[in-house]
Amino acid sequence: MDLHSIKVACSSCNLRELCIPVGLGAEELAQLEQLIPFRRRVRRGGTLFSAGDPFTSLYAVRSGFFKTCITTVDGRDQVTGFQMAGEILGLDGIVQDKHSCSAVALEDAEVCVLPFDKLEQLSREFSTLQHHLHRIMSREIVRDQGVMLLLGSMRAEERLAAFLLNLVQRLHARGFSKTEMVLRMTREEIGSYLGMKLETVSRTFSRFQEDGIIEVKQRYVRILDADALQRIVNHGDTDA
Amino acid sequence: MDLHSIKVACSSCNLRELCIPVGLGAEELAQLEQLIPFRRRVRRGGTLFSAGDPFTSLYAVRSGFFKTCITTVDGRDQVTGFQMAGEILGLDGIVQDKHSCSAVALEDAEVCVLPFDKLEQLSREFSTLQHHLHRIMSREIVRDQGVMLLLGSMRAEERLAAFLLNLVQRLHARGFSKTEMVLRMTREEIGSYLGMKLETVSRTFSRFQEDGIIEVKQRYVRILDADALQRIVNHGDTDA
DNA sequence: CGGAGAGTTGACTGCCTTCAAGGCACGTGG
DNA sequence: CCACGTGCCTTGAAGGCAGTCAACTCTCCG
Repeated sequence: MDLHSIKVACSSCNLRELCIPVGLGAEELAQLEQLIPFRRRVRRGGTLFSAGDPFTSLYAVRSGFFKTCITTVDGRDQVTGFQMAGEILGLDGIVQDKHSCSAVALEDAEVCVLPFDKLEQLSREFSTLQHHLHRIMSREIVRDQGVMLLLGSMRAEERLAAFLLNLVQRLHARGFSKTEMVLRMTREEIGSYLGMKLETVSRTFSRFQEDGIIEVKQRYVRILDADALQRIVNHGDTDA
Repeated sequence: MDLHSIKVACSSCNLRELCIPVGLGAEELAQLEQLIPFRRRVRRGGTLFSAGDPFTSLYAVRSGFFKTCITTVDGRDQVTGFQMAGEILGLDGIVQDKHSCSAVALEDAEVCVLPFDKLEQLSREFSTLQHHLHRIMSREIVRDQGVMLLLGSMRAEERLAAFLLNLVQRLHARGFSKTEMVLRMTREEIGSYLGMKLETVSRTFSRFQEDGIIEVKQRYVRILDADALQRIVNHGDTDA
């Protein structure tokens, strides 16, 4: 394991508006900083945790990019999400004291380790933190339900359009461009997340490009007509 | 609203092994009972809460059967889950202080109302309750990820087989038959949940019946060969 | 008895998958 | 510096699974 014993200062972290600290007071923040013993680096391709690993901590992504995926006994495999800076990993592990999915870094990454027992202890003292933790878990539930909607009732074009808009919006909230991005994941991983085959992902990218909605070159994507993408999501009305 | 002011005794509830009380001590249980002000009845077809309603409470199903569904602005609609006795509704509402989905009773139902602020307050006092609440939220996240796997990587037969096994297993845990059940939802609702059309649901039921795996008559379903169903889930190896 | 909602079944269409071949980008080593 | 290998991506052709449209049946209940 690749650990740092450097103490992390949430109060001076540039992610404090996106991460756990949102809305916490000064004293709570100070306490929160106490409980974070270290950061952990994960190299590209490395796993932060694997399905079955004992659950001890939540992880806040500080930098880098992750995917989470589940594998079934019969070899079925599915990406359940992509996580970027400020997002929380590991909530799946609480219920059974072991992780039910694996978290893999898609690029070199760094996470803050939040020992869960200490987080619970602290959230018994500070109701703001407690409520915040509950909100984070609830947000994950709502997010998952959105994915269920996407997988259950959208067609390929709609899924990919929704995916691109979601990704660029999250990147924008982190100070990146509203229209350009470099994808960290392969077509296959996108397909796994969206419930389609990599060829279909590729073809759909090409169709969007033909229609002048986006510009694609391998991992690079530029959104030329965000409204058109949004219209595609909103019931596949492809007319301009 | 159809309310009871009758106090509920968790300690004498026949669902205590399935519901919130699991694993709580006597004192915690006593406190928990204090916070439940009333039960609420919902008639078949009635809504416990609708998307957009202010969030105040979680609900523990005491009797009856619910579906939760989300509706998008463009009219897309999807069932995100079915809930039976002992299961918790409303976790989606925490993050935005309003519900993001609607809960509809599929048969006359009764729920215990758990005001969330009081639940948080109590869980600051009792770490067992606190951890239990976290487990319930984590369980929901893991459940949703299972549905994502189903929707993203299974074919129609596999989805329905997984659905039937899941349903009968949950009913069995509540003392019902391991092989027989009466569905509370329509083909359309099953289809919406499983990401398929009602005709496909119906056809798949018929095929299972032809294959001697189940017996179906409208809402009544009897599982004749649970192993065959399990094999279908495990990668569609339809051979016996 | 009649109407309405729910479910079944058939025929046809179409979207996505499958299978296959080829192209592009990048890193390594001669 | 360029050849070569590898992983990733693109594109084409053909086929299958589920969707669509439509007709009919069943069940329940007023």
